[in-house]
Amino acid sequence: MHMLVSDTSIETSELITSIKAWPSMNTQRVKKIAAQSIDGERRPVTAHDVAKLAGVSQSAVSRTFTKGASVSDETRQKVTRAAKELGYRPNFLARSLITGRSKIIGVTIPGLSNQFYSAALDSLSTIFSEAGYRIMLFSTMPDETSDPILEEVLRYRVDALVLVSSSLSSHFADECQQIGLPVVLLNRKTNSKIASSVTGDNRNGAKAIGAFLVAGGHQRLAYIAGLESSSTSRDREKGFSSYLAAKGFAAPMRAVGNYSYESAAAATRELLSRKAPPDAIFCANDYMALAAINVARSEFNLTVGHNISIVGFDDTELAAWPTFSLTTYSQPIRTMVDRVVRIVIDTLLNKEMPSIQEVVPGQLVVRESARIPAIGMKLIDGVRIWSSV
Amino acid sequence: MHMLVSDTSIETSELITSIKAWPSMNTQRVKKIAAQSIDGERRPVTAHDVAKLAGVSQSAVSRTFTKGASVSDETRQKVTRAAKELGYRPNFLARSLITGRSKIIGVTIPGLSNQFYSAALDSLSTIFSEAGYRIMLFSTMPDETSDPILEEVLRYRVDALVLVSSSLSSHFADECQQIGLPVVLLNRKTNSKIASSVTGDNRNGAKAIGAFLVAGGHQRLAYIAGLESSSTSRDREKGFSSYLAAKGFAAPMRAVGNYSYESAAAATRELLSRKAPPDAIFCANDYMALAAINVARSEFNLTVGHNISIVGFDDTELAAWPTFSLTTYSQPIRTMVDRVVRIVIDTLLNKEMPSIQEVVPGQLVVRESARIPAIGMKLIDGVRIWSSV
DNA sequence: GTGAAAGCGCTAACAG
DNA sequence: CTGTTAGCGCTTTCAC
Repeated sequence: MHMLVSDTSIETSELITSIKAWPSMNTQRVKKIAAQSIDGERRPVTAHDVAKLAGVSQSAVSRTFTKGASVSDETRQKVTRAAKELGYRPNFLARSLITGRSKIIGVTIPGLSNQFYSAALDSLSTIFSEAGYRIMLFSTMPDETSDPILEEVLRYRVDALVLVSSSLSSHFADECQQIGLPVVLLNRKTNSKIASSVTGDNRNGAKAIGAFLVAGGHQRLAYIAGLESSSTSRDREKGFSSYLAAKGFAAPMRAVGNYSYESAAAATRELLSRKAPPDAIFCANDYMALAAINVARSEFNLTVGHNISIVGFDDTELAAWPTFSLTTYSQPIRTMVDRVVRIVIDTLLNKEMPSIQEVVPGQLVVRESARIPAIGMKLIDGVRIWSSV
Repeated sequence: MHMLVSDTSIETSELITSIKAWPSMNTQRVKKIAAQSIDGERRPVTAHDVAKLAGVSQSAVSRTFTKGASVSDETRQKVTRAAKELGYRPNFLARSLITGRSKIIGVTIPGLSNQFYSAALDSLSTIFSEAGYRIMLFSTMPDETSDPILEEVLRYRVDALVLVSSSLSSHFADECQQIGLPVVLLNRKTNSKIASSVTGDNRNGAKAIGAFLVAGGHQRLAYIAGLESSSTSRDREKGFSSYLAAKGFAAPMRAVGNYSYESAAAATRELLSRKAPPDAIFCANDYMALAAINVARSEFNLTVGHNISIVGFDDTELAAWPTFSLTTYSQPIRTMVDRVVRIVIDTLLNKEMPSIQEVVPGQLVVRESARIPAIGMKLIDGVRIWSSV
């Protein structure tokens, strides 16, 4: 199909000549390269091509692009020049085949509507990128075993797996351990001793919120839970309820918001329609708290912070918007992601590292969505914080 | 370093025996496999291993995992069984080395704070995933030539590049064309004939907003621009201004919000502080419109929709929240992403396809953040739409 | 410091 | 349909 024509361009004939002069070059390859110039079917430029142009061995080219390899300045010069001229880019996929490291991190996230997730992804991308890793994104369904997706991830030979707000089946955990793949959960815990995890301080945060609401004189407390299957929501509920119990309060009312806007809105509706509605609602995360605020205002004509107190968890960007001014316990996402990256890299360097469960403390950021107690307020770095005592 | 010891486990000895029986197996490999069982340094299982266990050739294994290859049911059975037993997963990276297709799509996004971006990414991930592609994420700085990042992307041999809300340097466009890499811009246009693009209907949307505000009886109009360098913001401004000019209105006031929250808030502040402040502000996107609403309410005590009209562009999830109830021209992100994916796949199948610039129409979704004209309202599928006769 | 050669795990002709 | 063979583009001993 491909034919060598006589009136090829100058560059082409030069190429062919130089190739013919190359002893180890087989005819098949020559044809290919000739064909390239004829029908425009461009073959990506390889280290071989660069080597040829630079008049060095292919390994010299490789060394030039491999940090920590020893090449003379002269060779490096020649190679670099040739590479630029040809527009050469090392093929990372080929590299990873031999090094056994893809420099790719698999990240799963259950959608991005919740700002906490998008902020997490943003940080993950940025910080991993600084460390020389790229992120391959996998969307999952919330509250669903993502094993089939994870199965996919592994085929790409990711160097590590970061699961944001989703749990790890024990089956899959074993699988990962077997192949020596580091797994880190972000914003969710695991009882498997295989994966590491980084979470906010769910127990103490929820406890602080309980104390804050009690100190504010609230009488009828409620909790809007996230996904029942989520360790995060359970921990927050536990922290909240156990504090209340310890202080002699009745168990809080309860509704389930599943971490979704609609579901949380419905939960709020239900709570506020009761004969004795709550005077304070603690939502398992900011996203649901914002839904609650929307519903309380638009459907129940309540003035949030006066007739009703609403508190969230996360301190996402939206919480600080004046329109919401949400009081919430913060999860310092940037710090948390820093920890995740650190754990991943450490594990990659030292395979024998035990898994660790890290808890990153936050603070109760006070704004105006909930009545403010008379005492306990502090101003730290310009943000209003509350703490008991 | 590795030594063959005599008391290896049963599995190990069996393995070694079977390997020795394998003629083309070199001793190096035998040592490696033996070593694996000794020091626990697990070598990922390969098609070779599966072939051995199944008693077939390695290509038979490959074929069973390559769709469209012909394998007898019997062979497939044997292979599948062996693969499962060993926990075999084909190495996509190795595959792409030979097929020349990585099944990876590079996606760049300028941060995820703006919900439009996160929604776009979400859709991209979902829809590409359904088509068998994975997304590699690259965060970029807004309004910055992302060439260095793109340089990185190419090293991973992505099959295509999707740039969300960022422009393509002509230098890089050439580069991409040379290597035959499809590039699609989402939410931004390009004058280069190399890349394709999918955008909302910026001109007509902005025009409709102009008409809507005029019909609502507004007198002093203002525009808050996005990044000056963005085609999107320029097109919207042009549509807006030219409509006003055609109707004999003065040119709208103008401030720059750079698509960022803080910057848009500052722009709003500036506009509303003027001696003759605007009675209607059209913001180049929803994110800035929300900033404007926050500022108008909290700092100027205005009742949005009464004292002041604020209109956005995108119709993101937040726009529909009762607290904002933002009137905005919609960009059907799902449809837009569908188009992007379609273009990418078509181009991948047919390299000679010309680049195309697609415009996806939206509609003016009317809520309560702007005064509503006496005529022109329609109810379509439960949403309130406005259009000039 | 440098080139030759082996091979990472896989697919794709090619004979049978 | 099946096994054999030849690489995909790269890194890494190993001699020199």
